[in-house]
Amino acid sequence: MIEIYLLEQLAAFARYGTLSKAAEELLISQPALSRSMKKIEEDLGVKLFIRENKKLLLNETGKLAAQLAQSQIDQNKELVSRVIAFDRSLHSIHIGACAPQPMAELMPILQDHFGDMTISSELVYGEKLIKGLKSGAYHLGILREAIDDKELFIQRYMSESLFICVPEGHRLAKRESVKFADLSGERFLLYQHIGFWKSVCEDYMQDTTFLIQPDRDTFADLVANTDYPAFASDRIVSGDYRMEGRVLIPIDEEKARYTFYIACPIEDKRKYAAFFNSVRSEVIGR
Amino acid sequence: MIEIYLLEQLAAFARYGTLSKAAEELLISQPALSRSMKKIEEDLGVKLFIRENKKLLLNETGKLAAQLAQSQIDQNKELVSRVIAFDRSLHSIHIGACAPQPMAELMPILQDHFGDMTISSELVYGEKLIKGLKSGAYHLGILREAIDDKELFIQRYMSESLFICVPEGHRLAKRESVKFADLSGERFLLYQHIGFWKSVCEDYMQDTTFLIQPDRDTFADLVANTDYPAFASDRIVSGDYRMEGRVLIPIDEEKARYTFYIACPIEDKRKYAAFFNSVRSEVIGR
DNA sequence: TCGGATTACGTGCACCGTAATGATC
DNA sequence: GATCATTACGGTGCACGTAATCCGA
Repeated sequence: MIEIYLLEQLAAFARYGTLSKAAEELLISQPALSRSMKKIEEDLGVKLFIRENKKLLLNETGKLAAQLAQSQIDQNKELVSRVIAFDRSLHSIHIGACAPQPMAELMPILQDHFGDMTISSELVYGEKLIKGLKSGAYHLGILREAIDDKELFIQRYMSESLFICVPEGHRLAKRESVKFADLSGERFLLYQHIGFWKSVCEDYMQDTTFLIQPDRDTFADLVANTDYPAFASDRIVSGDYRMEGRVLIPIDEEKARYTFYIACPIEDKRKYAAFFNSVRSEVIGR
Repeated sequence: MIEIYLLEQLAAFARYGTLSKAAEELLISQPALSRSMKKIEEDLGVKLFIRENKKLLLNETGKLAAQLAQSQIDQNKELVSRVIAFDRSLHSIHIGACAPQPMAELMPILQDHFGDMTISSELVYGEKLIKGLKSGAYHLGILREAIDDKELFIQRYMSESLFICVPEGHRLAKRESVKFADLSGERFLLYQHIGFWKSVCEDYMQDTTFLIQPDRDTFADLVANTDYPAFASDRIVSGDYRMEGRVLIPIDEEKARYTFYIACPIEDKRKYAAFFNSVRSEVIGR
């Protein structure tokens, strides 16, 4: 058995060609490296170098050894990263959410239940979310429909309705409610990371132009300082949300209101039972 | 990077289940192993064990780590053996010979030329020998025919003729020479390791029974102490070979005389040039 | 009381760095 | 003189063993 540090030194010598250069890269002294190379030969019981004219060169066996050493080093590094990744996976919950708002509201409950774990989320919807839940890519999911699937446990969570948010002087500002068709020809500010709502916009408001903003701050700035209309939701409005100089108008469309469901692989149902119960009571309690 | 000795200790603990047992197997003390396990956790920055009731158990991450450790150990061992095997291959000449006698006579010349190398030989003939020469399985070959092959360099070497060796009282003892047919019905002692000669016996003396001897000493003993006929060759007879109470009679058949050739892959021709020249002059010199 | 894990403590060796030497360009 | 490998020598960190302690069956 040859220790890794020796293999690393051999591989470094093979890469850099001279002891001096390799020693410098390895942050050890030249004599130390010289001795290590002797030790490897000793340990293997095989000549690895051609020593001539005070030059040190790898012979054919040495080249093979250096190559195998490098692959051993790579595998050692992979061992470390795999173990760490596995450990992390045991201490994290990754959630696939179809929209940001229900995810944001779930966060405090998750932290209550899994305070010692890392909670991360990803905006994803449709088939990719379902597959990810089944494959384990997501531990939990926030769906926008109660699909019937034997592999998944699903529970009703909350609803969200879409509003428009227009300046007081806007042509629609006095309306009680609007339809998608009313927005034709308008130019709407749209924050990019809104999950499936983006597809709703694209599918049902094809005659509306969207000014897509990838940056959250820029988006907020534009809403505050321009007259472009934008969207909002009842989950934000219902709080103490207020916006100077703008009015909120509900969208009267079936596709502007969604009920969300939380889901997990059926085999994890027990593991998350307490959490699911908390969600039920908290949401009912509103 | 985790040193191999730590991985080995982890794998041993995983195998034996307790520190005490594993330490005993590893020939180190229990406290040393205890510390090493702590160090691995420290180095990886990850919990690998469940410590409860003074028992030490691997957790899921630990089981993964131990498994990966074992595979790393296996690969380290393979590295060592591959390097050693490669080195040996550089310092050895392996010869595929179709018969033992020409091989034996080649040995002194080989040792003259390649004194620092390990010379080994294997009895093999026909297609397997040709393929082995081309694939590098044999560095040199002793063939019984001068095949025409662009990949091989071939040079005439020596000839050998088959004799029978019968007791003075044998029915054939007074003959000048014999034919294969004369041996019909006889029971011949036959040493097993005679290369292609075995196939000659089987192909051209189908009515002769062969008492095949896998052991050299037993064979010699039987020749010396029984009246069974056996074979001999002019290469042995020509020396000061004598056998009490037996006579040697040449076999007058085309298939009882072969000319041997030595061969190597064409790309090695230069490497063995001096040796090939020695063979030519020595054999001519006889 | 025994078997097994951990803690405490002292030790030796293996690896290291500095310095000097040898050797080639 | 510059560069590079090796040898010599002295230091030190680290993994080890012994001994003691703790804990549960």
